[in-house]
Amino acid sequence: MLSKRARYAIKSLIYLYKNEGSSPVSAKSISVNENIPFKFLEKILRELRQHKIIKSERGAEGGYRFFKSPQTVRVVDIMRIIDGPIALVPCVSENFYEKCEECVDEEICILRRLFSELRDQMLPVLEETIADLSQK
Amino acid sequence: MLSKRARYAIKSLIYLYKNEGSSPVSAKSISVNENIPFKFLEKILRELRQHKIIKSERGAEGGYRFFKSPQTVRVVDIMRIIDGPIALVPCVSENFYEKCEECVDEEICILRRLFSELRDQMLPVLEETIADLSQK
DNA sequence: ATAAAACTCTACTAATTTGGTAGGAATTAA
DNA sequence: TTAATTCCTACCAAATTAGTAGAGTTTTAT
Repeated sequence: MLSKRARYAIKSLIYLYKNEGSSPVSAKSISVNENIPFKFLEKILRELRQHKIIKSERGAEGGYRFFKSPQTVRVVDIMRIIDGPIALVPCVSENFYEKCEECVDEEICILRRLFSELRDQMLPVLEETIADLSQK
Repeated sequence: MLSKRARYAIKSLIYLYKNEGSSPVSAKSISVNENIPFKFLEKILRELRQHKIIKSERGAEGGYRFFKSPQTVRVVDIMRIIDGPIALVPCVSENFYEKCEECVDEEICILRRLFSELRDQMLPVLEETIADLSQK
């Protein structure tokens, strides 16, 4: 399952996409309209900012905007930032690879083929961008 | 990510498939050969037995056998038993459906389409059986 | 009979992750 | 200067995960 943090992050970005205009979008308005606990949201937005997905403007009338274009930010990017690997076993993860500790022989580990096939099926779906997602 | 319990469960079943013969396979031998903590494994095997995936024979020379044929036990079945839903959001789960609490309007929840598409891509891969998986 | 090898069951525990909350400092527009 | 806003650190509670402990039950071989 996705964590709530990841769900909140994706929803926030969709909201941002739909509401970004001449002025940036405040955390408060995201919180209220998307029903996300304010303080929790702040932390999520910070993480997205630190990963250069969004940028912030401080002070009154401040808020958030996209840093990268929403046409290039993919759902998979957000999931990796917030929840970590997409793959279900670490030894087939592209971005978070780790040897499976208890695997006797990784070369012939029988789970690798299945779960790398699974990852290959998942990725294209998750490569949808925030912009595309918001419009459908 | 898969939980260790689920990884252990799948590996145990593959081991069982490869070693089941005239005599059943003991938890001890699975534990030693697959490098799984013995007492932890016992609990996992119990769950698989309670869900009629395997059956047990008690006493000396006892152990485990398949209850259902390994040609019919799918990876997805084990994952659901041990880890729960396959879908990444509860509102698109077939077997563990739940309304997403914070969703303002489920009908138009923008995440549903994406994650139900994802689930549809994942399922066929995970429908591979223990028998098939063991042979490739 | 009895000892050994196995499964069965309940209960507990430790570590990690998740989902937050609290409070204040810094910044900016009006 | 004040109100609105982000920024940052620290903390906390609940849930989940990954085990461990130990006593009990069943069966086989001797």
